[in-house]
Amino acid sequence: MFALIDCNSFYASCEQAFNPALRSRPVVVLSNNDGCVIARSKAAKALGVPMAAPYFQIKKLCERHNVAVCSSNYELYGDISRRVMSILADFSTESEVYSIDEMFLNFSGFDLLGVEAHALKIVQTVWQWAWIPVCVGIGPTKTLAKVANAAAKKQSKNGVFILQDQDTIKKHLAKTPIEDVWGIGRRTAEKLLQLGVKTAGDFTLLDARLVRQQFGVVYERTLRELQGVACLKLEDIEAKKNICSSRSFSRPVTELAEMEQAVTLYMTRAAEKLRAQDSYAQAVMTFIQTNRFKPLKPQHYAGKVVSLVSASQDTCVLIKAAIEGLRQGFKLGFQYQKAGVMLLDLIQNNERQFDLFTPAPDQKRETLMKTIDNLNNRFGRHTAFFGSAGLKHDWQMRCNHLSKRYTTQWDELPTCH
DNA sequence: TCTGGGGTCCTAGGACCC
DNA sequence: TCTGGGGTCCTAGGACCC
Repeated sequence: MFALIDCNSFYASCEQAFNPALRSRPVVVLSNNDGCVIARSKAAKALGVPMAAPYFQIKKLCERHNVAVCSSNYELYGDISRRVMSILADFSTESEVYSIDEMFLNFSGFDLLGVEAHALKIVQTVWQWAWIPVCVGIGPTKTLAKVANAAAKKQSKNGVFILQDQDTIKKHLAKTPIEDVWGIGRRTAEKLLQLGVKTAGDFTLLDARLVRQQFGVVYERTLRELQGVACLKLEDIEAKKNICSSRSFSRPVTELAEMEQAVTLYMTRAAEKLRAQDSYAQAVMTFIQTNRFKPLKPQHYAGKVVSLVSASQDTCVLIKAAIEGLRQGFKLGFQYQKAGVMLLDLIQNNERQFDLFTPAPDQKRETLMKTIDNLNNRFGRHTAFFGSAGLKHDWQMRCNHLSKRYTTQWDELPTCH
């Protein structure tokens, strides 16, 4: 058996956990640059605020109903996530962090009563220790645990839903729309609909060979998982194969000098992530684009890859390469709306190759990077930074409704009176 | 005025090897 | 009429996830 634990309206719940005044109000959290809605508390959903709606389209609705609007505060959400995950991991010998707000647990070896009691204990403990509401879905496969979790959110009173015996599973899948199944996206749902498959139950009646032939092996696995045959196991966290950092600007940017500052900042962040998983990049891509929502303005997209002579995790080397790529792609006369960098072809330390002509790794540089990371971890991001990032960033993304980083910054700790 | 930011896996097809 | 049988590596594009 597998359990999937999913935090309810995670970002909105994080905001409510630290700000009691928000608990009695509907809450929405906006994407970076205060662009779209990416999380809604239960009350905000009930008001009809749609997921992914651009904020400017629902601003009036929010004002009318006294909805609390929050900018994304990923430093807070990331830290709360780590706390929740560490609580959850203690409820099984085997776990998988699936996303910032979801964890799979191995739940084998319980009888039905034991399963339910254990799941209830999870809901209660996370609420008591982290002030985050969660739901638990349980099933014989990961895909069925996902289905069960959705049911826990929708129809259970205590936050737990168990899909165990064949009969219950069959009845429940017959009520589950096919597009709600994990792994079935919009495109595939449309194709399935043409075959007359409307529900997960219909899907389980299809022939596995036909599904493999027409849709591919991924969907055959989904089929078998729904039929109760576990094809997916819990996964370990592996090093990322690509690392990306990108942001939209708060206003159009036309000057190369400002773009260079942005690219420096983004690469600084990407390089931190790279070193945090102790990888090395062999190539760097820089991309820039104009505002695709303004088709009447001149449009330009450029993504330039620069290969490195030898794999590196040195921010200076990576920034240089990123700026080189930027200069290749940048054109005067366009209003750029977004820029980003990607670290590509990542390898681990023991996979690095050296040759006679490239300089040996520089111990001093490695120590310097470690020191910078330590400083920034301890005293807050951007304590030590690179000169090419510049000092004034009025193009930086909007975040007009930002809450405090209550758990990760000394000067933003909550105070009690 | 205003529209996010990350990732993964699989497949098909081309180019090449013996 | 008719032209083998086995591989690998790489890339682009599609589809999906949160």
